[in-house]
Amino acid sequence: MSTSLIRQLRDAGYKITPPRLAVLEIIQREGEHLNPNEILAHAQAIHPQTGRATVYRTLELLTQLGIVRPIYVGDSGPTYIRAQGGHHHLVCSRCGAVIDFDQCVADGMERELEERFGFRITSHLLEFYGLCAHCQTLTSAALSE
Amino acid sequence: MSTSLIRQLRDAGYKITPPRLAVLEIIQREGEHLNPNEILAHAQAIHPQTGRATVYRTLELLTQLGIVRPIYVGDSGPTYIRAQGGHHHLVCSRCGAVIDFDQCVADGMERELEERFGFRITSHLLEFYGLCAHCQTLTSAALSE
DNA sequence: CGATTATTGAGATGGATTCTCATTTGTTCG
DNA sequence: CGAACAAATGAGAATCCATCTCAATAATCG
Ligand SMILES: [Mn+2]
Ligand SMILES: [Mn+2]
Ligand SMILES: [Zn+2]
Ligand SMILES: [Zn+2]
Repeated sequence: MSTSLIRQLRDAGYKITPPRLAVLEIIQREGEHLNPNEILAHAQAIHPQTGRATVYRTLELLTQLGIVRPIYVGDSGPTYIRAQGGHHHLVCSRCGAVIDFDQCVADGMERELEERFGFRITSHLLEFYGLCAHCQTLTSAALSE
Repeated sequence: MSTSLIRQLRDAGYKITPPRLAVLEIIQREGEHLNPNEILAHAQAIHPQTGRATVYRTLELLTQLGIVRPIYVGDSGPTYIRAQGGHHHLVCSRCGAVIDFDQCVADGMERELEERFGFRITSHLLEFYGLCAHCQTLTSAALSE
């Protein structure tokens, strides 16, 4: 379990507690797209007393520290991912299908944006919306009927 | 009020009703970042009987049709924007500040993604996360104390 | 170790979204 | 132009998720 994240927490003046360690651990190992409920369940596997409110509080804290961030795909509420590097989706607005892809040109923009707005950028999300191959056929069928 | 959107609704087999027209009208004219409550209020200015559930149903429908899409900024619930072209944010993970910016290289990727995945892309969202100028000073101050 | 605080967990509360169902309305077609 | 039909609506109930409250606990520091 990443010692540097723990140090980051401590250096920011926060206490190192079992629920926080559990959530951190889960984000590290499970990785992507877990919702607060799932995170709670996994956290309780590590530290059974973990309460729901604490998971929300921890996620908020880790978000503020730039360690995780929420991501919203479809209508199923927020989900959390590590806030580093890029995350890229192709989303079908009709059926909700989501495809992850990798190659991305957004990094090329970071330097300039940082200079222009004085930001320090650590991650990005790029999502394209449209119709997946399957839904295109449905839609054109409907039109030609 | 855009006749082509009305035609799009009708062609997809949906009825043209006052609440739907009202929501469409609002999205057209008010544009960006309205939440369901605000949309309800504006819709009722046009068609007073409009019910809350209908606004939610209409937003869902318009989302499926690729006319609008939800966008989540900060923790303040979903907000709706037109689903066309690009939308670009710089988000501070500490204080939540959001800056809109314009120039973007994502369009250049569309063609290739469409071919690779068989998608038909109509819009995109590009968000960079990090620390705004102000929060950078706070954080380094905390570290040096 | 004891003092000082931040943190926690349980449950209550609040707010937003969805559901239900009887009623109304748009559309189609004769 | 009326039916006739199915789709859509609105009011309120029900549900679900997130936040708040507060007394108890535990991390950190000297
Ligand atoms: Mn993903
Ligand atoms: Mn914006
Ligand atoms: Zn699809
Ligand atoms: Zn900031």
